[in-house]
Parts: sequence; C-alpha cells; structure tokens
Amino acid sequence: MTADDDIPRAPTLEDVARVAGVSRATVSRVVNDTRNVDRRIREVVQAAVAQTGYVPNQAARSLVTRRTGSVALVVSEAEHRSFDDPFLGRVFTDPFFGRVVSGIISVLRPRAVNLVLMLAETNDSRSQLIDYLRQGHVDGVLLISTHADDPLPSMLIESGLPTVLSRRPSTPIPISYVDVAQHVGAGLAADRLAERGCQQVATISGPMDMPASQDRLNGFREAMARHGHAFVPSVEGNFTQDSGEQAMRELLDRYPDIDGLFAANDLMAQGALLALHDRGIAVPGRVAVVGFDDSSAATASRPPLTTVRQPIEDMAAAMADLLLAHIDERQPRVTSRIFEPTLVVRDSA
Amino acid sequence: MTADDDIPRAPTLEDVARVAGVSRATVSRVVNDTRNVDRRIREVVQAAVAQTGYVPNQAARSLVTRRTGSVALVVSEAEHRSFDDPFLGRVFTDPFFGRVVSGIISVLRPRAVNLVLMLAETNDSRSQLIDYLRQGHVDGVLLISTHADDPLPSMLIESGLPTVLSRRPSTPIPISYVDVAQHVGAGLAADRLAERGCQQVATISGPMDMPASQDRLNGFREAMARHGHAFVPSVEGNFTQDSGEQAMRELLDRYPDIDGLFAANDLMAQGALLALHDRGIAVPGRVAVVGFDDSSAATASRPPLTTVRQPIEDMAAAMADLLLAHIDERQPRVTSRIFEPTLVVRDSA
DNA sequence: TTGAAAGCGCTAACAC
DNA sequence: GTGTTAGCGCTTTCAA
Repeated sequence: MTADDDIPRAPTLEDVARVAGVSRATVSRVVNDTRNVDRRIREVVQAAVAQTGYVPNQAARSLVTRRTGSVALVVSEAEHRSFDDPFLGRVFTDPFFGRVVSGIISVLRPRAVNLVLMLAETNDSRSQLIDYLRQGHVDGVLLISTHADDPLPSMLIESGLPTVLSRRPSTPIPISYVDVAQHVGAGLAADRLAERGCQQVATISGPMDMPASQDRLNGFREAMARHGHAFVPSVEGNFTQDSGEQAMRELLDRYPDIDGLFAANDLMAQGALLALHDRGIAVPGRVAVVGFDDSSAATASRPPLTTVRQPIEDMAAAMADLLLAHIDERQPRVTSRIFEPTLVVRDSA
Repeated sequence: MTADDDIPRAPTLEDVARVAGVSRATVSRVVNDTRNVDRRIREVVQAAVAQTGYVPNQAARSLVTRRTGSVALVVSEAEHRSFDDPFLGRVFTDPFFGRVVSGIISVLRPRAVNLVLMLAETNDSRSQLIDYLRQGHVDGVLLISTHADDPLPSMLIESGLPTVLSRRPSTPIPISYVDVAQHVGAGLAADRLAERGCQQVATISGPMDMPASQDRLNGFREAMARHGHAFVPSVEGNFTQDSGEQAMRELLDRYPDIDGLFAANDLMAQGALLALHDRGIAVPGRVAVVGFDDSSAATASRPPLTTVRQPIEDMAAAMADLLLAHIDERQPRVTSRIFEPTLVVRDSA
C-alpha cells in the first residue's frame, strides 16, 4: 500500500469528460448551466458527473472568473482590546448581531453567495484583514464598524473592493451605507416620555465617538426641548448592560427626582432596570424607561421595555442587496438607504 | 477613456519580477519567506513588491498548493425552521457562542488561518453547505451541532474533510471531538444542592435529543441518588430563557414544595428565576437554583447564579488545535479531549 | 452545438 | 542561490 492509494485525487472536469465521451468545454457548459447544449448530451454529462462524484474546484474557477461567490461580514472594533477582553462576547452576545446575520443571509442564500465572518479588533488584525480581502478571497465587504475613528472604511475604499457600511460613516467619505433615521427614533422616545407627563428626564447615551450615539442624544434633546424641557442630563454608556446599570446609578445619585429615562439601546435600558430594581424604584410607576432597538432584551427584561424599533433584518438585507448590486456594476454609485424607526409600546413607559 | 483604463489589472508575480529584475520563482520565494534567497536580492524584491502594491492571488495559490488557509465554523440546527424563526437570534444571542468564537480565533489568528462562518438550519442549506465545503473553500471544519440526528457529521466524514465536533456525537462515529465531562458537572450541581439541605429537588433539562442534555440529566439524577434522593422530577426545555421560565412554572404547579433546582444551562436558569420572582418565591431563600455554563447570563441575573463552569474558550481553542493538527497530518487519528467542569458559587445556591 | 487551445497566477521540481 | 518549466483545474474565445 502506497500513499497514493490513500489519497485519491478528486475527479476533475477532465475525468468527467472522459467518462461522458465529450470535451472539457462541454462538461463545463453543463455544469454551469449554459444554454446551447444538446439535451441528450447534457443528460449523459450529468450522469457522468453523478458517477464520478465531481465537484468543481473553486480555486480553479475563481482564477479564471475572478469571482469567489463569497462576501465578507466584517465586525470592526476599537483598538486597545485583547482576547481576555469581552469584545467577542459583547459583539455576539448583542441580540442585534443575530438579526443582522439573519437579514444578510436571507438575501445571500437564494443567490448562492456565501458569508465569511471576519473580526478586526486590533490594528494588527485590521491590516491582516485588509491583506486577506485584497487577496481576492471575497467579492465584497459588509462592514459593521463600532467606533468613529475606524480606519477600515477608508482602507476598503482604497482597496477598491465593493463595500457597504451598516451606518453612516463618522466622516464624510464616498462609501455606500444603510442606516436608520436616528433623530426620528430618539424623537419617538422623547414624545412618549413627554406624553406620560415626565418632568425630570435623563438619558444614557452610547459611546460618543459613534455617530449613532451622537444622533440619538441630539435627537432626544432636540425633541425634549420642543416639549419645553430645556435640560436633559446624560451619562455615557458603552451599549452593554453593565454600563447601563452603572450609568443609572450615577444618574440616580445626581438627580434623585428622575421620572423618565431614555437609554440609547435596550441592553443599557435593561441594566438601568436592574439598578432601579435594586433601589426599590418602581418602573414605570416612579420612573418610565424607553429603550432603543427592540431587541430580545426588550421582552426578556422586567418589565418588558417600551422601545424604538429599527427594522434590523430589513436593513441588513438592504446592505446585502446594495453590495450585490455594487459587485455586479463596474462603477458603482455611492448610495445610502435610510429606514424609518417605530415605537413599540410595552410596560416600561 | 476606455473600460481598460478604469479597471487596471492587479499586479502579478510577473510584474514584480520584471520590476525587480529577477524570475517569478525568486519573487515567490521571497513572498513566501522561503530560505535560500540572497539577502540583497530579497531586499530588491521586497522593494518591488512595495512599489507595485503586489498582493498574492489566493485562487492561483490554492490551485497549486491545495490549501486555502481557511477553516469553517459550521453551526447546524434541526430542520423545521424558517427565516422568521429566531434560530439565528438564538444561536448568536447565546452568550456561549461569542466565547466559542473567541477561543477559536485565539489559536487560528497566530497561525494566520481564517474563519469562515457557515450556517445550516435547513436540509437545503445543509447540502448546499456540503457542496461548498467539497469545492475546497476551506481546509477543515469545526462543527457545532445542536441536535442529535444531524446528518452533517456523517456527511463530513464521507467528504473526507478534516472535522472536529464541539460535542460527543450522538451516535458513535469515527470523528474527533472536544467535550466537557457532563456527568461530573451535573454531579457538582447535585452536591451543592444536597449540601444546602434541599429536600425536594427538580431539574430543567435541555432538549433530550442532545447527548449533552441526556448526560446532564442522568448525571444529576445519579448524583442525587447517591445523596439519597430517589426521585428527581424534570421538565424538558430547549436552552432558551423562555423555555426555562415556562418549565419552572410547570414544575411549580406540579411540585409546589420544590426547594432546589438544577437548570441544564444558565439561560434557562435565568428564565426560572423570572418565574420564581413572578410568584414571589425567594431565591435562594425558598428555592436554591444552580445553572450550567457560567455564561454572562449567570452574572446578569438577579440573584447572580451559582453555576457549573465549563472552560468554553479553552475547549474551543482545543477544537481549533485538533483541527489544525488533523489538517497537517495525512491520516489523522480520531481523537477526543474532555475538559473538567468546576462549580462557581454565587448567590442563587 | 461542440471541440481545441489559450491562458488565469502561482508553486515546486528540476536544472544550472 | 536562482532561473526554467510544467502544470494545478477551470472558463472562454475561436473555429469547425
């Protein structure tokens, strides 16, 4: 027994052609479902494919077509993190993420395009990532970037790879993106709190280096101002439950009379609920709470959260659509698609 | 202006060789860091690479090396799900998942191996997946399979692709896997509850078509029996918080005197806590609760959970190690690695 | 409608 | 230590 016996070569087009008694070109046409192949020959070839167990070699195919049939989903996060750091936990644990993937897959799968998940949480991994992408592993990139001064969007533009962002970039650069009307969403939360007659409203914002956080904070303050509330104190969180809990405590210490809260996402709202609960403050009795996202955290918390819903799946699907379009065009036009949020009323406000 | 001007060809080895005034082979040697290249020539070539902005074409490289430098992380789930179904949400939301990815990346990244995330939640997507894998997109696969009669493990064996499972397969087949000593973990929970003097202990199990669920249930019952408790009622959940909440209600209705609970994972324990809270039952005062996983849910819940910790990151890293080893060997030996769980004591028991 | 043949860009013998 | 050369398996003109 020799090594050659143990590792049989996978069948190639050539093998199938030999079995079917036709040329490689014809087999290729059948496999790729090109028209202009005689029905009878097609059938013979298909039988030969089945018999040999032929599967096309993707590398060979990409080499000539210059297409891989895959796109990357890149999740990028600020430097200064390590593996011990809960970065990955935070990203994947965020109920947000599953819905994004779900929306993307729903448009990719029918078109037989695959999703490659890539993470970039250090500068090292970021340049490694760019190298990987430039090597032609994927046809395009969907980028979820979680902080403002992320160099990745610009790097991707430079690389020439079709790219779509999940949010408006923090600085104006020529790149397509999908977003929700953040101001409008924050306004919805403000209106709800004002309607309930809240007099002392505060907010827990997201990290202020993210455009989404800025927009939600500004949008909320502007809307409260329209309701006559000139001053809305805020504490900055980082979108985790822990940070929400801590921020709520801080707010309570400084403004004991708070009777309304807007948290920039559901996870922080959930944390706030915990802090409120620990101090024996009734929700919505003494403090009304509104979240943002309508994630699974909204229904899991006690009481269930009134929250601003963004159509995450639809937005993610739009990202994928946009990317696929960009890949097919030669000179894609930079495009934005903005979705409208809605208010979902539950028990917390 | 012609189309040719707009889409300049990416530089190839040939281009670099011309600029550096050497042969393609030499450039290849430099790029791949092969020894036996004169220091001075190496520098000239590196300069040429920088000047041309050369990046190796992965397809061409794979075609000859028969290596892709990527491995797949496949998450497989039972049929009968659709996109509206929270499958994706469930998988990614599970705090467990982020830690798995984190552990895997920690060994893949230093070896410059990439992770391709793939989902298989319908039979269609399962065969599509196998096709994709057989096309040589990846060098091996890490499989996280969430139900018993999953055909994927066998399909993968058949495909000849190096594969490592995250759990012992439900039927004995020749495939490598990593697991935690489930019996031991469940025994730890039982010991804790028995030590506290619980007299009427119940358990919420995972889906009974999963070996892990079976092992935890059996292990728990055996250990309780050793403490003299002949009968331990159980209700089946599906590892979600909701199912835990519901199961707890059911248990309470049928056995009002319950004073100890073992939930087969933290998420269900958290749900149980909610149900207990809703009925005004104090934890751990009237009912002591032990979870399993030591996920972030354990610290997020009120009270924080006493729970069985599995070293998820280490286990995931071991999976990646094992897979890389399999990829390097020609005839890998089927291997198992079992990790020891520990008890983490917090407030709930 | 089918076949012949020319590469796609790279690595790896094998010479020199 | 370096260059020459033969493919890897596939798609795609171009002829027939």
